Amino acid sequence: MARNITPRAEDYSQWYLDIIKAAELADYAPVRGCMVIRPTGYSLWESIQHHFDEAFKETGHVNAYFPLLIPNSFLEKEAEHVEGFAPECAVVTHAGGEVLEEPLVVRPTSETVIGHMYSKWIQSWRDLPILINQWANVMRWEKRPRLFLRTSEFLWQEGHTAHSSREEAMEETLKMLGVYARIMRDILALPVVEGEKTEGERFPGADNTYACETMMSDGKALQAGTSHFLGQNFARAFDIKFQNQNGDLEYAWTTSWGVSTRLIGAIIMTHSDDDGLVLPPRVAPVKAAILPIGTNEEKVASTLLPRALELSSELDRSLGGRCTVVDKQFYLRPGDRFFQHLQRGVPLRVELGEKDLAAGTARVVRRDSGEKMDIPLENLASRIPELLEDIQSGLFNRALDFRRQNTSVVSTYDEMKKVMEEKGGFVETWFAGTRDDEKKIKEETGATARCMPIDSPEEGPCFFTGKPGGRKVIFAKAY
RNA sequence: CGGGGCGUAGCGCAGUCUGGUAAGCGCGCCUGGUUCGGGACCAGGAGGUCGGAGGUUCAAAUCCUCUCGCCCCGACCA
Repeated sequence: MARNITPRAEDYSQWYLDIIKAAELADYAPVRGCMVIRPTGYSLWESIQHHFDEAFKETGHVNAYFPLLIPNSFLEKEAEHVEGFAPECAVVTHAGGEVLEEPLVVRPTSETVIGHMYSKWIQSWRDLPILINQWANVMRWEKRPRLFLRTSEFLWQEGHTAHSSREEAMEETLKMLGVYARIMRDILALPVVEGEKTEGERFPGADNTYACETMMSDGKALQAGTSHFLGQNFARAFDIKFQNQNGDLEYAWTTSWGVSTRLIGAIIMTHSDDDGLVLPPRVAPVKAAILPIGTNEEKVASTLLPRALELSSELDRSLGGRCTVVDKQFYLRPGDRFFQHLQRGVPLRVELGEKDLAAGTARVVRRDSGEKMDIPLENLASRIPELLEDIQSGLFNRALDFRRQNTSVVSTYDEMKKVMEEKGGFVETWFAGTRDDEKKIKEETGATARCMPIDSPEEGPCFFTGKPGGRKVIFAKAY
């Protein structure tokens, strides 16, 4: 039992913060709402970045970088956009010792600058599509920050594409939603629901927003990624026009999509336990920690350490990349070293002691189950990858089971209220209500419409209004 | 921004109501030793002027005013 972590059942949000602290993922910065991502946390982010970036490249996207500062007037060009973001914008009014003629907004997102640039770059249908992504920081001044889930500055990736037809842009929007869902499931072991957002939850300036919704281990929903179909809204605002094959001028169709460091929060709240962080092997920067254990310095130096280093590089080769570490903290007692890796969520711990070597085995311990096994040295290189895959699928299945067990299907508002009061989790139902209805539901139950699952196109009677033609909707309390 | 709580050593806290050698405890850290396969033990140390500013007083961590910040709950969000 970890003595530095509040049990999850006792205080969920304290548990979450304790995990972050114990795993040394992040720390509070001197400026409220900002966080320092510590090396352990940043390496996790790099791993996440790596998997997403690779997928973006595979789908033909290229990376670029647009500036942090945006002329205030840009924000104002799209009415809904400015309305949505103005309240949370940080604005630079002074620079170079003078008051600026036009205030500069620290980007809360980059549709506007990118739209401005696209209008310069796009003239012909031959220039389309433009498929650009950028990895960047953005700032949205938050009233209630929480590490990784909501910080005033956060790191993310924003894809911005422009297309010559509505169909192609819509296809792109859904394609990237699918890419997100795939990586979240396969790599981050997060069971996600792909869905369309209701009007009230839409991105400011978008015609339509899609999202990957995931359930945390307290039953609350977390929006883990969004993909927006922007229609021609930004094209009109920024004059992104192209000449089509008939010689006519048309506005382009644009999309944008993003995932952020919030994913780290999702991973923590989906997989971790009362002992600390638990990481799915495929996204874990360190997949196995190898610990030579012994007090006889000579023996450690002559046999244990070399064997550990050898195993480490062998595993790095077979697993691809530098993903194992050899723990050389001999000044710590074994228990302290165990706990360190445990709390950082390292999927496997491989203990290599004198007793093990004498027996020709290594003691391997799983982070997810705590199971210990003695594996013959010659089998390690093949067994460890298998174990990692087993942990990976186990974590996903456990999370999926949890979501299923905490998803209730209801057909009346009374039922829904009862579920939200007694059980929480996701509520699945038919809904044909208005924005005001959503508001009322939120006021009375605390739950919001998370999304309309895209794999449930059928319609049914609205649980709230009784009207026919309701779409399948998931309601839940959300982060 | 509204409601609630809190700022004393790196962390967690006691002391504040009833001003006056109480700046103290636990963990952590440093040194030495014994230990060493799930968070050790003994001994000896280093470290804070009590969030900040002003005020009351012979005297303030303790009382008053202002201020900054943090945490939790609500309205808003990747």
